[in-house]
Amino acid sequence: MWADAIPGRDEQQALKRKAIVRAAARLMSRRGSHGATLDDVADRLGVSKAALYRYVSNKNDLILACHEEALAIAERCLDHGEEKGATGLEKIRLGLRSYLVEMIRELGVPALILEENVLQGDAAERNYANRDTYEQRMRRLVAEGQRDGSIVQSEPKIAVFMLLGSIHWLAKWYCPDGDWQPEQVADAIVELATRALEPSPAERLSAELHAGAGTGP
Amino acid sequence: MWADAIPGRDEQQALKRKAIVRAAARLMSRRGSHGATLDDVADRLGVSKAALYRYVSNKNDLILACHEEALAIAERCLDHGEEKGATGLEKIRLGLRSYLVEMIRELGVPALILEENVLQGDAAERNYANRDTYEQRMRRLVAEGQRDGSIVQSEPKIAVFMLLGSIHWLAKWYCPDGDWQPEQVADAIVELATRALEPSPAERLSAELHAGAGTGP
DNA sequence: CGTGAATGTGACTTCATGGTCACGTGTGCA
DNA sequence: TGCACACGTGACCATGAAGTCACATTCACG
Repeated sequence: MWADAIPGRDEQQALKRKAIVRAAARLMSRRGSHGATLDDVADRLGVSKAALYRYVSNKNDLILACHEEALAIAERCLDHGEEKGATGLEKIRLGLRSYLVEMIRELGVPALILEENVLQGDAAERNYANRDTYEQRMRRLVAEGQRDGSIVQSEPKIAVFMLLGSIHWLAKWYCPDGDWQPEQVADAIVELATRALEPSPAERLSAELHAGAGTGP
Repeated sequence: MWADAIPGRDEQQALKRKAIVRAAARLMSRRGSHGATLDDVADRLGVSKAALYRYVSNKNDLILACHEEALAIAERCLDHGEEKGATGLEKIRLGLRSYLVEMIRELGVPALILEENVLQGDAAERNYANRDTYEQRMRRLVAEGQRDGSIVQSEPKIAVFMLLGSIHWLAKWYCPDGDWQPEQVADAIVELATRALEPSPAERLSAELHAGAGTGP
């Protein structure tokens, strides 16, 4: 019937939960996890707080869902970067750029990431695990870039922290209602931050020599 | 009691208030402004919560004081940078490096900065004003570096946001009990982040030409 | 000593907010 | 038609934390 154009009951549930998570993420981005109350989230969706509990077991669960949504976006964008980019540096650039744009579009601004310490119990550990796998993936990309000569030699951990810091700090200053467009600002930030990873000509030369000069012209 | 912060008699009040601010800053750095309760702060100092109210009018006031302390450190470190550094880039490097070191030493880790949105009323505006003057000072240094050729041409606002993001993100991952020493990690982060501002040899050359080549050998 | 100001305390109030529950309503299905 | 179930609601409870207050204690000083 209806050629499956009408979402089923359980699909509706999933959609509603997603709407809750999105609304919550937006609010928390602005006011922080503590500052955004469940009443706020409910109001934003035009329902009562009690209704939320049909789709979310508690606030911790909701916050965790927000973080997982954000990290899912990040991973998806890294997929894109790894697919399209040639060098380690390019993959990182593409991945971070689309991450920022998507983040601004979908969740307002990625301020959730700024305060993950509010999670308690299992949720906290699960979230740390998620974040760690993402960071490790980033580090592997840095190492790849160091091998292919697109990234300067340095401690990958530090490099990744530096990049993520530059990116997420956006939450502190970017105003979605301002003049700057998401793509524009994402470009500018990512371009500048990843400049830090670019090897100088001299460094690139020595890297090529060290690699056997097999890739030179 | 009072964690051994009681020399003079008349200055006692000021010192005690300072001790409160420091303790609060440390706790808030770890657990966030909301997560750190006044009871926690009092416990840490070995007094009761009620005693705090002799030196602090309310929690907002306390949070504001923490931010002002942090910004005061930042300004002081920029003074140092401006005094010792020759170029715009050097001033920024020195300023940020000592800021990070001092911050880790004094206030644990500068996580307060991550959540200034919790301030309410006058305190919020005053804090934003403080922060703005600091950021403007940083921007002026970037512009100076662009004039003297030590910093690549780019939007100073973006550059400053990128730097501050890299720096403050430290709060997310640096563990004071870990292996890395404050100076070591401050050096690494600042060195890498400011690399992004360095002009490439070609850019430097064109900058010198544009400036009339008056400073070349 | 004696006195008043300063300081610290425990016990209290107040309030915001997370979380629960019994109930009314609409909807799909036999 | 009527049943069962999902859904949403307003009213409610529990709790943690901010903030207050009367009182005890200590200290400077005449």
